[in-house]
Amino acid sequence: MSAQTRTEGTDRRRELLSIAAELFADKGFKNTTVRDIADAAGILSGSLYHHFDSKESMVDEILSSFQAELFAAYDEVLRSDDDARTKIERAVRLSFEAIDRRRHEVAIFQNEADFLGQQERFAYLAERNAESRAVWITLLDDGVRSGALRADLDIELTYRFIRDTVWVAVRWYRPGGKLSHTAVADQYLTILLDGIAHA
Amino acid sequence: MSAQTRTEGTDRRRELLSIAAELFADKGFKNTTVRDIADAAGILSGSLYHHFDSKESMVDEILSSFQAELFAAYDEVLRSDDDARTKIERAVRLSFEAIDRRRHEVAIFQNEADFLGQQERFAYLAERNAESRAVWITLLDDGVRSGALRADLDIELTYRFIRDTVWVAVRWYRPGGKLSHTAVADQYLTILLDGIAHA
DNA sequence: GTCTATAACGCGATAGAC
DNA sequence: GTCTATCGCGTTATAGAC
Repeated sequence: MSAQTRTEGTDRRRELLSIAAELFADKGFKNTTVRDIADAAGILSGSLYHHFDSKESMVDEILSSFQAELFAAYDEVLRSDDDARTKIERAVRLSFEAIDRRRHEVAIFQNEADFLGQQERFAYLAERNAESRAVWITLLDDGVRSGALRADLDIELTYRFIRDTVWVAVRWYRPGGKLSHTAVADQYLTILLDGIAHA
Repeated sequence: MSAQTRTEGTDRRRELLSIAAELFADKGFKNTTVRDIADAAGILSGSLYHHFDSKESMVDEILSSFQAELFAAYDEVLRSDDDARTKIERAVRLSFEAIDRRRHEVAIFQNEADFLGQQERFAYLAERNAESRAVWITLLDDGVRSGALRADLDIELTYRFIRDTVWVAVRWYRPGGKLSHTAVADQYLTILLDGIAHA
């Protein structure tokens, strides 16, 4: 019975975090009140503090667990023995998959990371950012060296282009809509790799 | 003297709006207090209300004047008799020029339009958005019809790709940095038109 | 685990003196 | 055009009953 209680407590926690994540993503962190979260959960604001220290610790838990998951996926691509172009394709697809499956978390990270990152508590956001940049620069360098990518690319600018392009899609992509995340990834990779001009 | 007073009043207004715009862009509208703005201007918060009705009317004035300027530029491109590809290139360059010259305004629009647009007062933001989409869809349709662009493009998705790609650069572009806005536009157009893959 | 009640504080905005 | 002083409200968070 104590095991069940522990499990239900964890489930409730996750449920509350999921509700909070949706609100943070839609209205912004600062713009979402603890009363908003409590209302959406069908409880009163004071009751939230039985589960969490503060509103800040809620967004902290949301972001850090998402980041851990995302970077495990990056690591798997990096460690694989695919060729350079395939790795790039996989890394792009991985992003759209994250947008599909964790869109609230992606949106919160996109919208709030810069501001939250100024606080010491959220310093890991900037660290993960640097880590992600390192992954992409490696992939792009390998791509140019192997001849898969054009030699005249500005690698830093190309990295920013890809990073911005894939993640900003979280603003309009909706799971269950007309386009699957794999279809969007296909189109984006086509444009990214071969351009929109007539060959 | 009354003319000079009027002019100075206008200048002071513009100066205060410029200070507010920087703060809104950096910290977000909701996250910026009237005391922040007053502090940065070297006055007390109450004094701001001699110039403006409310914090909301400040961001309103910032966004509406920027939008008017931007869409005048779009109109000029549309009305020109350049060919389809040139018009697309000009529209892209125009965006990077706006990021260079009005980055705070662009950032505020990117970050806050969705949220502010829900209020009736800011309904024009959604209207301008629809207008901008119409411009781009026209340009892309013309591009495909004239053979300048690939025929297999998903026009709607391509529009979103371009829109997101050009505007999101406001997150990292800094005027006076290593890259001029024209150099960034050159690189982005190269990738957009011809892709990153080795030909 | 949730509710009642409230403390402590920061916020946008106002009124009137200078 | 700015300052002093303050109001009224919404917000995060706490303490203790149930």
